[in-house]
Amino acid sequence: MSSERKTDMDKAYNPKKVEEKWYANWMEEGYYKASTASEKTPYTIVIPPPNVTGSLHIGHALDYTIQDILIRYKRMKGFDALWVPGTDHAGIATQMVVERELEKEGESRIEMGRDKFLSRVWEWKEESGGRITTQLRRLGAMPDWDKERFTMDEGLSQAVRQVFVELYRQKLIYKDKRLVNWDPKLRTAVSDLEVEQRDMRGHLWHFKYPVLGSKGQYITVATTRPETMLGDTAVAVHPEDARYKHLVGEYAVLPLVKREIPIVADEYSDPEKGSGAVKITPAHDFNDFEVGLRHELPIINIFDSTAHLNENTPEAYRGMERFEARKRIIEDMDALGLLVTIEDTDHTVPFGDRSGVVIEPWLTDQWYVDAKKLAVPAIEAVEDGRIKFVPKYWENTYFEWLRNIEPWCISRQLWWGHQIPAWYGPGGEVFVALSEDEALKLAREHYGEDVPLTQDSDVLDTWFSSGLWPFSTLGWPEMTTELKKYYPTDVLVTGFDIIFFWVARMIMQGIKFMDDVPFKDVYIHGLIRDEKGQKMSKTKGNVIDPIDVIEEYGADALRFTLTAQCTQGRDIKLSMSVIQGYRNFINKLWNASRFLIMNLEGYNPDFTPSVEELSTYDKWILTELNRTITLVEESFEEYEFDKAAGAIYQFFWAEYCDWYIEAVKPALYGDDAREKQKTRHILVRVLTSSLQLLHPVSPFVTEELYHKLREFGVGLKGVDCVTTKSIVTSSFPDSESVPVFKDAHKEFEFIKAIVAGVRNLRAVIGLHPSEKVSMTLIPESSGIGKQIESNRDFILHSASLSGLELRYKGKPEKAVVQVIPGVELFLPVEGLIDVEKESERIKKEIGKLAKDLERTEKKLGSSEFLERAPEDVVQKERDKFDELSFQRKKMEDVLQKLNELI
RNA sequence: GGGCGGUUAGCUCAGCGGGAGAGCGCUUGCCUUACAAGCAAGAUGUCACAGGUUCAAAUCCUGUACCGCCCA
Repeated sequence: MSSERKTDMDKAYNPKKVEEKWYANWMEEGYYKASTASEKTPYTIVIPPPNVTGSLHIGHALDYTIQDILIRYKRMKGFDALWVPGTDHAGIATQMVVERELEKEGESRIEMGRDKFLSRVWEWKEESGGRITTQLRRLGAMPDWDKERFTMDEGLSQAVRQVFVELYRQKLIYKDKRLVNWDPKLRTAVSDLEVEQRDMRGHLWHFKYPVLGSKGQYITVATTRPETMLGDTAVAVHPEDARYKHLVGEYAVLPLVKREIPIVADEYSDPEKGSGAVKITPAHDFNDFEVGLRHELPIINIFDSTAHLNENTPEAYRGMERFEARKRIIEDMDALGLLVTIEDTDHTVPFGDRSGVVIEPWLTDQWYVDAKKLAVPAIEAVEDGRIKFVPKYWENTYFEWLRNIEPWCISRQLWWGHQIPAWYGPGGEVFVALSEDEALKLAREHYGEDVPLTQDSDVLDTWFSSGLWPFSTLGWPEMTTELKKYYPTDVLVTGFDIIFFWVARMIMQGIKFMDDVPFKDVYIHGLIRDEKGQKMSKTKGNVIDPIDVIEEYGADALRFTLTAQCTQGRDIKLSMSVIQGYRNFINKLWNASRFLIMNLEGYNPDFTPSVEELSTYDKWILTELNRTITLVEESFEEYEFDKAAGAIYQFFWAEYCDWYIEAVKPALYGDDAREKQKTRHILVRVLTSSLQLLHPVSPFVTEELYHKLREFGVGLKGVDCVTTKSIVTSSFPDSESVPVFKDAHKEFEFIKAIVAGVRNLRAVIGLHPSEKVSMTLIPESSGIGKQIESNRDFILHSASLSGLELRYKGKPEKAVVQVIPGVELFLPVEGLIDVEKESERIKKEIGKLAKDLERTEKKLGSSEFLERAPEDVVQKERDKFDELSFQRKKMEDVLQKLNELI
């Protein structure tokens, strides 16, 4: 039986063997569930819904790991922890994916028609849309799968319609004809946020436009977009510009088109730039549009929806693509002698972030949200602290954007999405309603008879629906028990890149429709970059695929790495070697547990040692555990994930493994049964607490190890104080229940220093690790001697000594010496000492001591320091002085002795 | 142009008023029966620069340089 158990554990941790098993078990047991029936305090997170077309990338892995940590931690702390999962329908992206599929089959969306196309998209969604949520399981993320939502669910669609109608009735949504960012590849409007401004090297073409009725007189304009001249309806000059003053009010004749266009004075024109005169194309430039409005200029659209020149341009150019047209126009202007010069220039060019093509400002009818009005309470919520950003400085970004917010264009010329609940009657009369029936009713009232209606063919921006996510997922517009219990949610965890897109909009909509903020904290984490600090991208080939990492190192190692690297306000530079390092930590955990299990035969779970039985190092490790629990807890609460991971790592490896387990080995191998029992108790207690501390970060290995321990009767209590079957439902370690022993802690730190000192001396003389020698120690006082005496066995074992002599007088000859505060260590040397080498080493140590001592002396010599510095600081400095002086004096004695030998 | 962040060991980063730290890497020695994915010992820094505040500055303030991001 016992040999079976021992061989049960592999020499190295193998994540593949356990991850799938435990995830399935958790699902079966339903640990992921939150419940409105629970009396526990709710703790809620809604997932930032990933794109339904997406697959898990490393950024998701970070985002979801953090949320999973918080949820698992809070569950262990006794909260009714709810994490709502789901995906969004990603209008453009999804439509593109399906259209590409159709293309391969030689079909097209247009030929299929809307209904057929949409059922095809749904088909695709059912088949392939679940990929990312499957991958989430691989990561160990455990949201409440029973509550999974999709932005196109019936319920969420109802929420979208409700919000649209409500905002429309309050005149916060309206239809308007304005210039929009038009994507000529996707043939839809996109919002400002979906446009990427890229700095480009380009040209300024200087064109001469003849002035009407003045032979040979020209006005020169400069432009970066020559093709738009076909839509020019004015030339603008600065009102103060002396060069052009006389031309204001005159007309220019637009070359190639022969249109007569006015020369107007407008401050928009910058006399310093180009020629000082600008061509005005109100239909294809946002600034020109404004100028056009001021001067009541005609707006001539020259592009069709694919940015080819339309019927409003001279026949020679019609049907041309915009960049081809640019070339032709430059040639033609040159041929006419109207091209003055070409200047190099830096400018920014708008690109569609999805299509990658140049965005065309285009005049269309679109639906807008009056974001300015909704922004006001959203700004207040952060100003007055109802919502807190972590790190705080992101609030500036949030304020900056909301205070300068533009109307939000929400209509998209797509088929996949929430079709706008607006119907048009004869004469274009619009009826906005929750359903077609309702719209028909409104129409009947308006017309006095039944009329046929046509629904607006556009759909809403995907962010419009994800803006409702924190309450639509909980059942709104129904006032469900979920909604009542879990709204507002506790924290939103996301990257800074969607503060505008999403965070701000959720806050606006949440306050508007729930009359309360959607979440209390917004935790913004950094971006994951490659090891050189570059953004990961497929084209660069520097992508780290989390699934690959999980395959190779396990989900726990990946999660621990992301957690340990997750410092506030900084991007994460990730490399495989770092992941490997943390994989080693997981393995260390495995092996320490393996060691324990190998020595657990006969463990009595009901045994509890008395305080009197505890050794110095028992007390020391408990004290450290207490400190670590507090630190981990505080770190999780403050979203300082790197600190939590670091505290666990340090405690487990450098304290529990390196010192405590080593200290305890003689007892385990000895034959004092009660001593063994006591040791096993502390070993188990500290190990299980460590597993629990780590569980939110690395759920699989900790669960696996807990179950291994359970075979020996080890049991953890749940929040209900009943022994749990799973670490998932165990109660997070409570620092209050772990005693602190200050004196014992200090004592053991001193003993550790002795051991380190001895090991150092062994290395100095190149003693083989297996070679045991006897040593002499000279303590400063008998009190210190007593401390050493009571830890004799530990020192002998840890420093591989065969004997330990304590002396108060007379120093051994022929020995190498080390001085630590309170004690001198003498390691005898067989044969001759290399005097020169040894005195070099001593001199170096004295040098270090002298440097520290000098600084301390200087401080203590300053009356200002003594007067103004707090008492404890002064005292600390005095203690330091004594300590350093002692060490230096002893080392100097040693040096003098050495010199006498020469 | 406006705003934000960064600059600490070879690399990645903690520390943010009182003795310069960790992980990885490096050097040396060890297959010591939990772990070589390990153990032990070690080396390594004008804390970007210049001023200032303070008894005391990597840490606070001001400015400069460089890197990165966001907005226009």
